[in-house]
Amino acid sequence: MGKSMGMTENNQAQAEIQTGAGTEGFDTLEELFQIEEAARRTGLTSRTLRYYEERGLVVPARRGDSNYRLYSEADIERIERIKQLKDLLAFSLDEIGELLEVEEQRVSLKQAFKLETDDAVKSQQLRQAILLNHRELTLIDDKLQRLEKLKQDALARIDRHQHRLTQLEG
Amino acid sequence: MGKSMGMTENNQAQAEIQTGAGTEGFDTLEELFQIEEAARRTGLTSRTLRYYEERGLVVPARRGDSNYRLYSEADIERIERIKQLKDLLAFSLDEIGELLEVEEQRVSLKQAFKLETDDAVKSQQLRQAILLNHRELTLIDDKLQRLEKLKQDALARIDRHQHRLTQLEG
DNA sequence: TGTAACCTTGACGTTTACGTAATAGTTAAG
DNA sequence: CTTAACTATTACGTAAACGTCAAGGTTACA
Repeated sequence: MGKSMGMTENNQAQAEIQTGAGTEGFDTLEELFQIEEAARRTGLTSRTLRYYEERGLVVPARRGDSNYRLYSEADIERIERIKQLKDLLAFSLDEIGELLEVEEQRVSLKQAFKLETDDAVKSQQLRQAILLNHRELTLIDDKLQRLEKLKQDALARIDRHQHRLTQLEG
Repeated sequence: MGKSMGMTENNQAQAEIQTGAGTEGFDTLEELFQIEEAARRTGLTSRTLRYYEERGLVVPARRGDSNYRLYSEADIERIERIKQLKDLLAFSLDEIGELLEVEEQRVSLKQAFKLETDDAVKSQQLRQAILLNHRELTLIDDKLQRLEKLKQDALARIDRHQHRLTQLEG
């Protein structure tokens, strides 16, 4: 039946070696996944992934020689993030795009941070990153509070009924 | 300019007198609102309200002699509930319909409860109502927990940055 | 070498949740 | 009685978020 499962063949995966690798070894030789595999891992469909790319939400790390889309682990994580934000926060893809843009800024900030030597600049970058995170947090917190109120309402109703019940049964 | 504001004219509002009124007077002579007024009160559009009726989500209390839709306070509350569930929980109108159906059951249970004289039956009804509320609560709680996790993630990131910042600045 | 199972880019279809007329009846005010 | 401002139903339009072919290239395996 054609290609066997778990095959990560033509992914020679020589991701451009990042100048200045992390502490735990080289981050080269990253695993890459074709679209169906990426879809499987995220619980979405390939169509959806192509649509997200079309919308500019998730552009796969690179294309193979055959022009196949190749998604990195980071891409997968990003897709899962989109799912979360969509399911949990009732955001439109546009809104999610804005939020992810914020995260993207955070990531590039992180990169710039590594290369930066001037402590004053580094501090400023960190401050910026913290600001972005706070903005995200505010959005989440807002939803949380309103949800909490809904919960309290439901709890109150349960309490009232429970009370009547004990009155009835003694 | 035609009709002046605040007019609640042709609403003779003789709501079918409920056999067995509440404790604080007659609940007859309920206020009723035309569609634009209902829309204004809920922050939606008349089109949306008609659409909700079409979907079977909110059927106005009754129609006037002119066939105008007349919404009751209860209708307004229901509409606001729909808004909440839609905005906060990212539910589709279908899902909201199910949830509201649950609430409806609760309400009719409440009615039946008033008319019921057999204590055993009343107890059973209360138990049923509590069950319904719990089901609703579970849905909300589920969302809450996932949202909490999102929040913790954001908080963790902030902490990490904050830590680096203090390290840098001493 | 064939064929199954992937992948590509269109492109049209569909559902949801309304917006936006068009046409016509109703009501309050002057 | 006219007119302005509501209302009704019907119906076509739309943006978002995909589903679903169609026509063709690619890859792994027998």
